Amino acid sequence: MSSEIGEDRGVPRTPLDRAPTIRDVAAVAGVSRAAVSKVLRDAYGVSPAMRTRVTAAMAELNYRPRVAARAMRGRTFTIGVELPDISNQFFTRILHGAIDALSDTPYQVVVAPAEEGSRRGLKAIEALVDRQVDGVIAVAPPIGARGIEPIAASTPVVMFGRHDPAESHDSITADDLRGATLAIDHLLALGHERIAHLTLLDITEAEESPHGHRLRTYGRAMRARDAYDDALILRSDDGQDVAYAAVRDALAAGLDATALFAAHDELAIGALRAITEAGVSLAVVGYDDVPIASHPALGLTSVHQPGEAMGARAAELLLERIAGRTEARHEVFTPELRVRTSTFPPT
Amino acid sequence: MSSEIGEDRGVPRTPLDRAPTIRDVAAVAGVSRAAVSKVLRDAYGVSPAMRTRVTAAMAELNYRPRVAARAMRGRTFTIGVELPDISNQFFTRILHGAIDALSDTPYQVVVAPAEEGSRRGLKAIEALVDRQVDGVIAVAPPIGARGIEPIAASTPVVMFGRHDPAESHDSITADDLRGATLAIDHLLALGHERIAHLTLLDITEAEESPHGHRLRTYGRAMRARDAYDDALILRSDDGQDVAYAAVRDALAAGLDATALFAAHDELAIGALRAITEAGVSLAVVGYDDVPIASHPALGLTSVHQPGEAMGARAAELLLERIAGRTEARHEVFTPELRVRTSTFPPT
DNA sequence: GTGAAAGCGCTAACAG
DNA sequence: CTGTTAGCGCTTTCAC
Repeated sequence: MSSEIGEDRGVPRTPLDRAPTIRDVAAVAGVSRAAVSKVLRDAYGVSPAMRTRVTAAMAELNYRPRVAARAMRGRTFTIGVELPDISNQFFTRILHGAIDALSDTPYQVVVAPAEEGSRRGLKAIEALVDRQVDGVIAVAPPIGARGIEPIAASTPVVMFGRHDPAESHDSITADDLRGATLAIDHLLALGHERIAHLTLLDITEAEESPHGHRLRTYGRAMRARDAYDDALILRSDDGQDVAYAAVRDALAAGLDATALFAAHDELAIGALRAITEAGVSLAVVGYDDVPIASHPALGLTSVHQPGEAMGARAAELLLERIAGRTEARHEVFTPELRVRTSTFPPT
Repeated sequence: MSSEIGEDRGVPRTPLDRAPTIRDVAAVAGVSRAAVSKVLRDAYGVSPAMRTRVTAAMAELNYRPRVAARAMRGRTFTIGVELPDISNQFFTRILHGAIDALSDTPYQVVVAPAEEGSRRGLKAIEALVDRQVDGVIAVAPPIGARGIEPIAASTPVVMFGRHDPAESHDSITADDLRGATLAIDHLLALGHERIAHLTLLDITEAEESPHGHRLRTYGRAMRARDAYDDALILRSDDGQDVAYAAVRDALAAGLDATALFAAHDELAIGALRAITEAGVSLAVVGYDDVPIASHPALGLTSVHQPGEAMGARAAELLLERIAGRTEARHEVFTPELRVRTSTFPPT
């Protein structure tokens, strides 16, 4: 194989017409490919002098290692984050937390947005794994701990939000039973008796997901007061616009409630739109405390979750796993009620 | 090299302890590796019978091609999207458009969030290129057409939002001069004379960026009326919270204006927070028309940009480039004013 | 310390 | 139509 590199080791003859490889760097620096690889990986056995020459050669050629080639043998230095809904500001907070935690490491974060459909998120997670990410942060995919097992067997995974017990992977959750209790108790304390709940489609009380726990808490609280009524449970897909439509229709159908506990803030904000338009009085409490919730124009009471801290911790757990830890860790954060009343005072 | 595959071609002896490769599929199906590769790539020269057997073998083994290995020779079937601010709902609209446009193709979208710093976005774009994405959608990175050139030379790039003339890559923009004119004329028509402008740090009128064009339009309009005043130009970093702080401080310092043209809706919403808190009367117009802008609680007048359509078109242009097109294309979309007045009527 | 060489899983050119 | 084979750029023994 002939090389474009000049015979005089240490000096390239012509500028390369292709991306430089480790071989070109080696030629320019006048060392072996293995030596370059060692400098690249900060491996044992490189003299300071060699390191300097190699580094200079890399800079001169503007060399960048090809991740695909590294992936064939080792790491990709990539952490994949699967997000169920990038429009939801709570999820972007998690992402920011993870990015911050990884900013001083060689790891790069890439995001795979979940597709629509029942096994939502699975395709995105698989796409990440196919691309050989070194670790995955999976944010509350409907496939639970069981569904992630085959993947976690070969790639470190941190499950975000799912409460399923898990052996194969770590998890980060906030206490959703507690958070939902805070929300409902707040409404009860204000004197509301008929409280509706707006949750997602297909959520069941049995489910070990954030929304499953919130719905279960709601169900228990209502039954405990003999106030449970199927008609008070509203459902919509994710997204402000569909939540709006669901509540608008419920209102038009004569929803008999004085308060609404929305399973997350996007739903709550959509609900507020319908409520404002209909001109009815319905106290709303949301969940997540997204940034806009505290805006004076909305004044949405919400259950705060420390998204950034949770995302950062997820990243840390992943790094530990990549470094070799094998026992599963499960960390639980504590939600807090943030009471606001400016625009839509709960009665 | 000994194989875990049984001697009887067509039947695997033991379950594999590693991820199956094309070789395992070939063994199970009783064909050559090349044949499997052909089925995989939908290449010419496969009999239906063979295709069936190979497909069955893939399903049986739960085979998934390794993208890194494919990347060494061909494509990764990955489109990388660099986003300057994932919390900004306008950017997520672009992303959704691109995802929709690619949903019926074998391409997977991954997002690289831009980091902080002056050459914001460059690192994310480079990370994408290092990972061998087949194409990049770069959303308004501060490095302009010039800065992206070395990258576009080897990877198809669609620049989003930048108005720089470009040979090396395609671009998608909306007419920001027109959009800004719509916003300012609206305010002028309402009788406002002292109009402030809230833009980002470091933006100049000369810049061929969305915010450069908006600032330039503002400057021209004000100068044309002899109403230009440096003190009316407010600046903040991206983000509702910092925009809030900037406007709060300006108000405290006695900002002498009756209206504010914010360079994008996130800034506008942050500004509204400060304005509401301060209890002053300041008409606000935003830009982008993010979903929350039309919420009755906000009623923010804004300049609409068709984000989904623009994102979808960006993806299409990229596919064309990947398919071989070489001439650069530049498409310009038209913004529209959306007037709203519910909560913060512009006087 | 350094260098030679094998091989990761796939594609594509080529020979049967 | 099917099979053989040569790499892609990198990491990682294993000699020197």
